[in-house]
Amino acid sequence: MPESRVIARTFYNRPALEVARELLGQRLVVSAGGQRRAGIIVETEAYVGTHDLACHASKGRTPRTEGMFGPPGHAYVYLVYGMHHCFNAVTCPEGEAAAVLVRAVAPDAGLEGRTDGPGRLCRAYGLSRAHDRLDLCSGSGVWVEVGEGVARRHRRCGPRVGVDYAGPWAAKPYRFWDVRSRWVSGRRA
DNA sequence: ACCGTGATAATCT
DNA sequence: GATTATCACGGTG
Repeated sequence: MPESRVIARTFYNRPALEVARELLGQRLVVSAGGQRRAGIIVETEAYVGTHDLACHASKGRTPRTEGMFGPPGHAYVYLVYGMHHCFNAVTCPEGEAAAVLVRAVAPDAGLEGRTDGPGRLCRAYGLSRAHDRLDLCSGSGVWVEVGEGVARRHRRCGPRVGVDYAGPWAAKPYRFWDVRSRWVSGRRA
């Protein structure tokens, strides 16, 4: 058997900015009902802690955000605007609350429909709140595999999307993407 | 540009 | 328990 390529918990046990940069070029996999769906991550956003006014955890520990305060390497999935799910990977040691939103992947296997944008991505993978707080490091059906990564010179950063309410935090360049990819959200087809 | 949609959390009675 | 404001989006015009 080949060695396990599943990314381990130590990878996530770091500041969200580092994890967001390094998740680019890795492979997000969801296995359910005998189906394997996989895509290469091409766009992420970091939500860095309770002091980050764009981070849900800045409102304090609530039932929804509880998972963000838990151990790293778990999923944080929530419903927004009544119809769209967003998938995040929890980062930082337990007790701190930070996460990386996966905004787009390049389809690799088993994915139907568009995967550019956090809501469309979740729809294509079949991700929903049922996956909230799932462990990404223990074979629970959602995980990230080591891919080719994205070299620094192919990486771009800019302000996060949809967080204009967050005052000075709205402008911080906490969104990352692969400039070579045509699957990054917010561009014309 | 406009708005659907329903969970969430805060703020009431 | 009820009401209200808000929202890490996406489809349509």
